[in-house]
Amino acid sequence: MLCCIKRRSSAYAPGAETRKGLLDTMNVKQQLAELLAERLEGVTAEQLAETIEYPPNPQMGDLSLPCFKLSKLLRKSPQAIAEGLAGEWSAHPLFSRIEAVNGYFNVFLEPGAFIGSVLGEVLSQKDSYGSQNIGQGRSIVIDFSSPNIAKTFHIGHLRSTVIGNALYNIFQFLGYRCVGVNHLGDWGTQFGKLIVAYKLWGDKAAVEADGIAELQRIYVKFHDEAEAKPELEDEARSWFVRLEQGDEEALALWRWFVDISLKEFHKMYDLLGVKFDSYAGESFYNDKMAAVLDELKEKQLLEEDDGALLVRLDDYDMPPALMVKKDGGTLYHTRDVTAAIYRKNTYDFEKAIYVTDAGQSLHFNQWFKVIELMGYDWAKQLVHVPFGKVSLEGAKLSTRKGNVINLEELLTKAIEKTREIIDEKNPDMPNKDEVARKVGVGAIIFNDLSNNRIKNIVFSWDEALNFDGETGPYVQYTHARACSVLRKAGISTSEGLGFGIEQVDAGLLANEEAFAAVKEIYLFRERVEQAMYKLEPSIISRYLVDLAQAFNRFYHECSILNVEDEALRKARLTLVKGVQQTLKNGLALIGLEAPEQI
RNA sequence: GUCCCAGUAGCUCAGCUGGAUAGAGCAACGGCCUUCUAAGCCGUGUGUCGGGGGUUCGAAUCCCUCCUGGGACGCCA
Repeated sequence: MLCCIKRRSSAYAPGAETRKGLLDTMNVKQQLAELLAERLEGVTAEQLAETIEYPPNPQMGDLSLPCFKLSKLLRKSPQAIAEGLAGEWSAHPLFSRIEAVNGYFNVFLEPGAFIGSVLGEVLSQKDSYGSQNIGQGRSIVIDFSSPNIAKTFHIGHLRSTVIGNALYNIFQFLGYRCVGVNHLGDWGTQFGKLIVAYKLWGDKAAVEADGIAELQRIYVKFHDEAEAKPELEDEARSWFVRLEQGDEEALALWRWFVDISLKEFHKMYDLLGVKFDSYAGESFYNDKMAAVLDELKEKQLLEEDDGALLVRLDDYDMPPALMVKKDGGTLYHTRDVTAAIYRKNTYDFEKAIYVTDAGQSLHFNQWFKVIELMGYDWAKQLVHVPFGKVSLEGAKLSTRKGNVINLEELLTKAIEKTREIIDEKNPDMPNKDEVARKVGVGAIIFNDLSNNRIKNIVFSWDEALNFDGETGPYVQYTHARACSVLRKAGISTSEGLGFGIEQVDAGLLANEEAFAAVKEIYLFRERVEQAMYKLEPSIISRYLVDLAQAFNRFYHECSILNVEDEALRKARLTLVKGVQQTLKNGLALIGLEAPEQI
């Protein structure tokens, strides 16, 4: 039998624990690689595992080794290598048939063994199916969402929030200890403006009643008025100075603005199902920056230029990183460097991830370099995860111009629309409001996570509220559909099937549609790992669509409840359970709930 | 001007570290509910993979160059 496989050091290594009893099909690639490595001199199983791929067409097999690269190494033609492997092949319980075609060595899985093992795995691991312990408790700090106080939480912030949240879930699922940090924009000159605006045009009752919307209104008014009266800007600056110096009146207003804003943000986070481990925002670092500036001076990295202090980065083809303004004020760079050092000391992270829009790439590269120049070897553990901009019919979103799509409004509309669809299609369903919330919010989250994060998005109401095709509701619908079948078979989704995998004749699922669905279930673990490795939640979203499609094809092609043959019925129900569990696990990773009825 | 990112079907996008005939969804049209949820399934059609060069047995994928679009570029974050 196969012996233990040495784990590669790369984070991309597939999990390789061998389970007792059942074949470890959760690593068919690795198994095949092992097998072939014994027959190919000078080639390691690791190398082969990297080369083995899934053929584009099931007629070509389930796994394939292209022999072209080996050709040079072994000094034989690719086809000769493939044929050589085929000639030496001996019967194996997991791989039933092999073929040498045009330089490819193709392998067909033994359906019964493969299916039984995959479904056995899902059934036994349940909510942790697909998880691994790659992280082994090491820490990952994820800085995401980070909205600005007193500004509308709009669809621009949504991206950072849902991407960050998904990454948090994914890393946690893979055995990391995650620290989610909401680096609130709770400090800066805009508070000077806000204080001035409030004192001129503000009204306590109006702010209490309308919250951020009212703060937003007077903030926009400030900018309008300041165009004609530039002295307002001076006044704002002086109020910010008072705030920094701890002036009681300024501080009280600031705290109030923060409280009002947080109350609204929490409403959004509750709706989205997002949680943070820390809300240490910009203001948290106010008293920690001086020490860092001293350190920079000590390390002779600071240079004075026109009264300002900066770190030259000419040697790295970047503009200098400004650390102190000529008026003595600190900057974004100063706070980020300070925060990174604080987080390293506090959380001892293996990786610190910053989820922000791609426009900030230079900024991050600059201060990552500053950390490196300070002599911290962990500079390479800092990672910027950029995402594309959200625009609105060509126009950029701008808080100052009031040209934004309020997230609350968007979610409300999505929930309302979902509610209408439910009333039409499933009027007798219990908990209609709760389900409408899960599906409506899910549609919005999924929509934001369905493309590669780097893509710019032009926001469209029609698209955001479309529930057909590759959407969150489609995946949730498929999950509910699977639940419905299980329910009618008398199987509780929480308690499991009521029979074990050893009672299932997995070979009965060898037909095209069923086998394709099993193969999708099998791919889940790889996809989760890929999503982590590439810091790309959309890999999960797209995977879920693939899995849902495979299941729906199976569902249409194969009766489940209405089959006479008890063994076939059991086998199919097992597959339904496997799909339902995998959909649920995947949805959870990207922050969607999986209602059992919709 | 310099640097970064993107360019794949009418539209929105997948395409893994280079592998077999480039795939989905939307939109359009045509089928499928007396049987497990039709937010579903099946079928029909379209591609100079932005252009050109190069590396390679093999390029949508890697390199160079040009074009187009977006973004960034010292006292905002």
